[in-house]
Amino acid sequence: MELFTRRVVDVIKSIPEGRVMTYGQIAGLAGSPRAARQVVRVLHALSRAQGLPWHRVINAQGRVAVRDDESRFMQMTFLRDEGVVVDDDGQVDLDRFQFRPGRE
DNA sequence: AAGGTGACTGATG
DNA sequence: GCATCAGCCACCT
Repeated sequence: MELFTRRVVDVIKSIPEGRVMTYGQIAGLAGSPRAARQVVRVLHALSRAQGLPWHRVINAQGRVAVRDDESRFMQMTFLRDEGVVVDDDGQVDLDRFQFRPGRE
C-alpha cells in the first residue's frame, strides 16, 4: 500500500467519536493538500476492509456528500448516534464538530 | 491509449 | 445561497 494511502487510513482512524473531518483536511494531514479526491478513492476501496469510520468524513461545506440514498441515510444515522447534530439536508456545523488535531 | 468519472475544493458571478 | 468553472489525480473503460 502506498504511503499516502496509509497515512489517509491513519488520519481517518484518528477521528474521535462524535467528531468529523473533511476530505481536503484529511488529504492535507496525509501530506497532499490537493488530493481530496484520492481520499474518496481510499474510502471507496478500504472503508469496509479496514473498518474505517467512513461516516465521520464529510465535505468542506460541512455536508454529507455520499450520493447513494441508502448510504447517506446510514451515515447521518451513525453520526446522530454519536451525538453529531445533522439536519435533514445532511448539514453539520463544522465549527462545533470538526476534529482538528492539536486543538481541543 | 485517450477520455470519462468521482463521497472534492476554492473562486467567481 | 445556488450555479458554474476550472483545477485536481488515480482509476476504470
